[in-house]
Amino acid sequence: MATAEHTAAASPYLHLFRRYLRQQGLPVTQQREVVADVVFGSADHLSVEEIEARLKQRGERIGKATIYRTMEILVRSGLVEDHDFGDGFKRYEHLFGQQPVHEHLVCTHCRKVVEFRRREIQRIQDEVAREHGFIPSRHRLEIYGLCADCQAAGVQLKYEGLACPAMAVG
Amino acid sequence: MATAEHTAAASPYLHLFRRYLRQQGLPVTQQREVVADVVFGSADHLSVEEIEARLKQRGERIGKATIYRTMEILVRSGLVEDHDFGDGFKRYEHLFGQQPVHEHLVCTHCRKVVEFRRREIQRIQDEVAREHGFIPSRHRLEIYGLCADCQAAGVQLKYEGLACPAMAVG
DNA sequence: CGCCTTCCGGAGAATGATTATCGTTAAGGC
DNA sequence: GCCTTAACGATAATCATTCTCCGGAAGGCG
Repeated sequence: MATAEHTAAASPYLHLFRRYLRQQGLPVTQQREVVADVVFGSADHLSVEEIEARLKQRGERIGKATIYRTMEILVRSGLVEDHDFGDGFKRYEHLFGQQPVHEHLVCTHCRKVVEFRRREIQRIQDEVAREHGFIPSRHRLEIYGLCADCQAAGVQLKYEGLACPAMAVG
Repeated sequence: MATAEHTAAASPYLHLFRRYLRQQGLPVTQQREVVADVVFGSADHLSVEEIEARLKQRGERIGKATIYRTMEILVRSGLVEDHDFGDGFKRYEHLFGQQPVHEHLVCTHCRKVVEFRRREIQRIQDEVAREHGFIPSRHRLEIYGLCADCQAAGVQLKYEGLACPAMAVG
């Protein structure tokens, strides 16, 4: 049952990656295709660790270094975006199937990530950049909080800082 | 000549940190005070490396581990915020002297950081969180681009990705 | 068809930021 | 001042990520 699943599961977007590789004069190798296919085939925000695990599930044994190298190319191609949600490692997501520009809502307890879109953010990016003489290239908005599931499970947000430090100094 | 310089440079906000330490039952040590004073005394977004360098300039020789431990406490206290602007390490800034809530504009070339405030961001945070059933705690908005100085210096933003990957898939 | 050059892939070492360990030493309460 | 406790500092450990090096596949060419 596990004959050549990586071809069976081929994402319809794989050809974009192949095009990019050729365009850049880079070899289209099997490893690069499989790694890209795993990323394209998931709606999650995957860590390298998780990508490696999914590759193993498919019976593919690809070195971590190759995964990192491929992710670098994927990000450069614009097909994939990397994120640091404060976990101590990066997460990757492809940019198909949802709004090309979107922001993230991260649960501070279970680390779940929800995407959302606010068109005004793009406008704010451009306005702020212009006001400061910057040429904007991209932005990153993350909202952290406690998700509904964690609330239902009784998790409490605890604030152990000063009551209102900013206020204290006028 | 280097008798007690750390007291000479004492920031007017240091007492807030002392208050926090006492409130938490943590000892108010000389090292913690000096580290906090360095951070409170700078308007920059300092890395641990830079904090260490400034301590050395003052003639203070404090171990990196202690700096990390103190930064952790400072962040927990709410007096300091940490950031990851994609440099591969964290940067810290105190929350005095400017808007308590503010966002960052980062130059992708020279890594300069400019702060700005948009009151609507706070509103968006609360609205989005409510829509998704989250209890919001904080957010993080970073806009990346090329600053005016780098533009004047002739630096070009180069995009080496696909022309419009998102468009290519509808 | 074999040779040569190039560069990928894989394994493991190296790096760099951050965190843990452990003996020594300073804080804070009495 | 004494005592308990926990911080400090140096160093080792950790963890994600990058580099190194070598065998090997891909493509050009006589």
